Amino acid sequence: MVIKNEHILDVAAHVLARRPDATLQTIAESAGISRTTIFNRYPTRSDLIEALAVDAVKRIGEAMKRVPTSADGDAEAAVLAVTEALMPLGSRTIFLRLHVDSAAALDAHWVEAATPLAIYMATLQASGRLRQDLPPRWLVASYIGLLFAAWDEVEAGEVGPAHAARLITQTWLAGAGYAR
Amino acid sequence: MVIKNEHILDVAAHVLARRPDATLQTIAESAGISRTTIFNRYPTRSDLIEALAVDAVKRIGEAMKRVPTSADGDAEAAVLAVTEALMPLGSRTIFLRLHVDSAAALDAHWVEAATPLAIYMATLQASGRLRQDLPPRWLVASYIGLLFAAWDEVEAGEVGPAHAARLITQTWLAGAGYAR
DNA sequence: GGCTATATGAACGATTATGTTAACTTCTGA
DNA sequence: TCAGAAGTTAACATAATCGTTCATATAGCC
Repeated sequence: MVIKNEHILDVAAHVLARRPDATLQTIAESAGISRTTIFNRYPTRSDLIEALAVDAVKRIGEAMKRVPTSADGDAEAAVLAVTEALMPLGSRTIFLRLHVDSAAALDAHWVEAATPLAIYMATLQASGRLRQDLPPRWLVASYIGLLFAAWDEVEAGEVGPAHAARLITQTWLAGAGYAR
Repeated sequence: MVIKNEHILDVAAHVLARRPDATLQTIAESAGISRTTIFNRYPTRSDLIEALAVDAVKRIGEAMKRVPTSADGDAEAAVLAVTEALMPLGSRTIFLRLHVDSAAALDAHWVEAATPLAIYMATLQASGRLRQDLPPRWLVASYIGLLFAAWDEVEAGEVGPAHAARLITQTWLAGAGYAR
């Protein structure tokens, strides 16, 4: 039986998302494989985590590339497009939140993952489609905060991905306050 | 030299917030005390984490109690009041995010901590001061998401607590979209 | 069928953190 | 000053995980 690295990464991301200190034994069992098989692919635990991070960053980059960066058009369509592109990446990205800072090397990956988003936000704000009085850094941070919140809700089975994307978009753009 | 439990908890929360798997040795060193002193107060590592969680929940409960729960008044004042009350608790609460689910027992504390907030939100929504079309669960989740994002920014020294509270309030209530 | 790559299982050493214990020192307060 | 409480150092036992090795089994492929 040939086991795909893809499968290992998938299970590992899922397990580590809820339990950052999960044993390789636990991960192997969850994947239905043996511990030594993991070591064959990823010589050390760090290598596995590193591979996960690199993969997550790659996926985010690809997803962002698929989003049309139109210079005009309304903000809602733009943000919804980004969100719908990022929404499916939750299960592969959530683990990063728990591992950032536990290894200095992951910090760099985290920043790298957030960069395309920061650029996109800057574009939106520069073209007047976002409030001018919020610091760019907060635009990114608040969006990511909502993104993680939504990913958590999806993981918990509380909402579907499509609905979650709309929730993020509405909340982030128009807020939770009563329509004015 | 008499060492206060308060001091231990303070340092532990701070260290564990950035490094959930930090050694008791590391925590002790950060607190400028010896490892055995920690064991004298908290027989096991779990006991320390548990004490931190209980303490955090207590503080959140107390903070929420201090917020006037007026049945009327505008939403912005209400949300700002809650946020200003919760803002200082970041350094004592951030660690929870990283430990939730790593021990099932902490899950309960987490839910307990979020309960007063959920009640408050429900009140605001019921009195028509929040959008009616967002699920109550998402109101809480999105707010907490922004809260953590702001706590992170404050910890990183990017903004002061007062400014962070305003950022959360504005973003959560009115969104980042251009004023309509 | 037989060859080859791949997965498994079991065993092992090394490392690391936890938790315990005891002897020693320092601070405090009567 | 003296007694006891509190903290420190050091050493030790225990347990868990990591990472390695190797013999065995098995799945895929010609």
